[in-house]
Amino acid sequence: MSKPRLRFAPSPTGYLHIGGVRTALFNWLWARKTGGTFILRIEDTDQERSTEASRAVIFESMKWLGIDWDEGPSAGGEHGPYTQMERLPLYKQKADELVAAKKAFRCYCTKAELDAQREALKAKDPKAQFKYPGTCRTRTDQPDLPYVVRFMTDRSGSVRYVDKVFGEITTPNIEQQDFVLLRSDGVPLYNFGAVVDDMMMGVTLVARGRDHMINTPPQIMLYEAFGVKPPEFAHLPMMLAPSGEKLSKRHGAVSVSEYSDTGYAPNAVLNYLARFGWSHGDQEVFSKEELTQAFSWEACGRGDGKFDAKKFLAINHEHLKTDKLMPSDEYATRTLPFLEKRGVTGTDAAALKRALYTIRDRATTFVQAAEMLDPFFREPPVMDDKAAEKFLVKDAAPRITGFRDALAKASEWTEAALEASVNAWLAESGLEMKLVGQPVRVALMGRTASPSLFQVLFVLGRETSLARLTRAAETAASR
RNA sequence: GGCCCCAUCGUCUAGCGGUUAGGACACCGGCCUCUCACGUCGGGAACAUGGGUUCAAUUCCCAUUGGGGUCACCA
Repeated sequence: MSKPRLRFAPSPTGYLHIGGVRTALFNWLWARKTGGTFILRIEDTDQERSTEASRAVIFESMKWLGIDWDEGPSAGGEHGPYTQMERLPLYKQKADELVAAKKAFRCYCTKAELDAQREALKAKDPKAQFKYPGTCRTRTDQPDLPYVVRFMTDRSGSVRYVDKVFGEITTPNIEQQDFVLLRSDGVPLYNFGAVVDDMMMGVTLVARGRDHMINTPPQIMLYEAFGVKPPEFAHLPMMLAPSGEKLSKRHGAVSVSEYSDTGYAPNAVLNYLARFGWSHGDQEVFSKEELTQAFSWEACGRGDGKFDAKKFLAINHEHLKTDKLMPSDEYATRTLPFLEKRGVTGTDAAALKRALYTIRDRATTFVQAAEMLDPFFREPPVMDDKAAEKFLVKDAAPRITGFRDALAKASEWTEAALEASVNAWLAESGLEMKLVGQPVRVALMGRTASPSLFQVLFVLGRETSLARLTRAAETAASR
């Protein structure tokens, strides 16, 4: 059997939705796992809503996520162009073929006429569903008027297919109507454009959201009309908002760019999305490689799910904590821009990398990492007024100084030596770390929460540490 | 409403006839502790309902209920 060919076909009508990414991901995973081909196709036939900007956003987001395409815009391929508005002659040609074969026909009914009929029917019976009455089916004249091309739907029998996740699906054809293939302006409608493209691009498996399930029977009819074997289909359960509604911006971050902006790791995004509607035993955390290894359609669930931002964050945290999932070089590189955005300049990824171990367990996002790392790289550190007021008090001055002097006496500037020296001083002066910790922390970092003090001291270095302590002791003494 | 689809803790899910129904997130406690975290230990928490099939149903079948999708010259 030849290698599978899969595709992701977004419409450039806004940001790249996290739900769309999930279907892209599943397609991509299967292509990568099987050594198949992953195609990116831009479905921009809705000229009202499609924009060049959102087309760019799709590329940018896909790139950030690391979902690469073998064929598509900029990648090229033998079946291009990969943007629907550049394929108009192809759709026209295919539509003409069907018309010539009497499997489609020109319909001169106007939208207004049809809408009126629909309204009239609704008025008579609110429950009735309007279907195109077949007005132009047998029409043989070809007036010089705008027309759409409609499919000559055989409304007897039913369409059956075996979905790779839902199993056997049967839909009675009586539900269908003579649906429109080509609009009067020559632009194809979704079902026609998708089928022509999938057919010509040799797509063997169409995986998409469950909201497209309804489109599958008419699409299969089209394949049959063309005498082409339909591809396999796999529908994915929907990702809903916590409320059970369709997930939208109303429910928080749903676009990929929001996750890159708030400091998520691309692979963590993939991990969360993959584990949504798919599972692999009890495993929750996956590297990208593990995902491609383990993925299968059989292990996909069928029930819709609700998006859980907290679990998403937790998965991201897990990735940031684990060096195998997020190597420190990459961590530093990804954090640097966030630090710069905070106004911390004059540092670099190498310096960041050396400080990373102090915060790796704690930061849940790169934004948070930058926030925690900030006082290491800003001179002087931002002083939290409330913290200073509470801990840099007169009584604390001698303790800060004592701590400072103990450090100065340390045999070497290592965490162990510093701690030993401080412990000796504590024992000798009868003080407890509990009483010294917070004033010193505020002195060093300007805030009440930080990594372990000895780690802080080590990363800061002798000179900076002693200077910050001296300065803080003076402040405290002057209160 | 018609058609299609779905149904295990609050959430994501494991389970593919016989289990004390497992894990993760979240939540609540304890421990650890120089702060905040991390970590660790423990806790509460689910098979929608009713019929079948079967020696035995969370698991198979059918209803009911509930949820979702979709009914365009949008995708």
